[in-house]
Amino acid sequence: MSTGQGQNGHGHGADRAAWAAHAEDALGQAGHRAGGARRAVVELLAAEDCCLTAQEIHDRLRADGRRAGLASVYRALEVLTALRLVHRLDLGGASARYEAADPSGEHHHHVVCRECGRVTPFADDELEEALGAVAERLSHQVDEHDILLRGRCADCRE
Amino acid sequence: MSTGQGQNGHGHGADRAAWAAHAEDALGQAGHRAGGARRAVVELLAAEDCCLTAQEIHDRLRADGRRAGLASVYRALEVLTALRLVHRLDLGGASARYEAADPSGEHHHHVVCRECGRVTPFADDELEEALGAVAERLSHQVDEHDILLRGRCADCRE
DNA sequence: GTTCCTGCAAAATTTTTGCATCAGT
DNA sequence: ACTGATGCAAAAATTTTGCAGGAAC
Repeated sequence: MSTGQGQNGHGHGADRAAWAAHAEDALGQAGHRAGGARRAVVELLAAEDCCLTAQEIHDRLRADGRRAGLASVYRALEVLTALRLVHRLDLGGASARYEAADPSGEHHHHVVCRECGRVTPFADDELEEALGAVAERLSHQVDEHDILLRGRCADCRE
Repeated sequence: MSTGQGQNGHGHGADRAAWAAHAEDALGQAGHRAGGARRAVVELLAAEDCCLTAQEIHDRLRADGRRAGLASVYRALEVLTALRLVHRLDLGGASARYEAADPSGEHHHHVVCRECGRVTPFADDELEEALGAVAERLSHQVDEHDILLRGRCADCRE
């Protein structure tokens, strides 16, 4: 088959723990201090399979007992995104979504159900190849891409 | 070559005029009346090559002497998007962008310069093929897709 | 001890909605 | 005439910023 992750975007637990460590490390290298709110965001994103909104992150942290101000969540995401440790996506909803960005470059894309709004990750090597070829022929120095598919999911099609 | 539109997304003038007529028609069929603001939005989008924000549409209409309230622009875009006459995209900026959607399904995608923010359209048939293949193997009934590339444009790379 | 981080509240933006009025059919 | 479309202003929702206090180094 053509994908390294199958149809869902689950990373192995080990990868995610590694990502968290890598992120903490990169933050340190970039001259940032280790505060509680940012660490909480990193740990939450490490534990999460797919993208979350800032509000969702905030809510889950509260639910987990760690509380972090929503502004701090936004600030943490801003720094993490700038360092390319986190990927920010706009799936057309009201809020932006964020997910851990694997330093190896391995990544997935998303299908959004037009009816229920559910977001499902997928990966496909041939698609990546085609994207690479396109990037070649453009005059831009392309270093990132987002693919977003829309349609009705199996459940909503019944 | 692999694209029907080359590297830029210019439609021929005739296509665009046809789109405007088609849109007016579809609006009528959907039971909408022909008001001034909505017609102005349709005509502006028909004349435009690539995506615009609601605010940009509003500003250009003012500049052209046709004035339409910003709320009416949003409402027009909402209706047009629901009828699939206009495509709404989130390129990561603060505002959503809108562009005419060709009923033939012919469409283009976008590269955004990380530095200057300029949006450039492109099209690629092999990419479309790969996307079609992905859509096949997913359990979703995919009916739309957006591709967004990011990187530095030739000008910003100098 | 200095400087960054955090949280709260206020502000800035973008988009939506209420309502009175105008225009299209 | 009836009903949808429009414009303005107000509201809602999301994200950013100012500032005082606390934490990290």
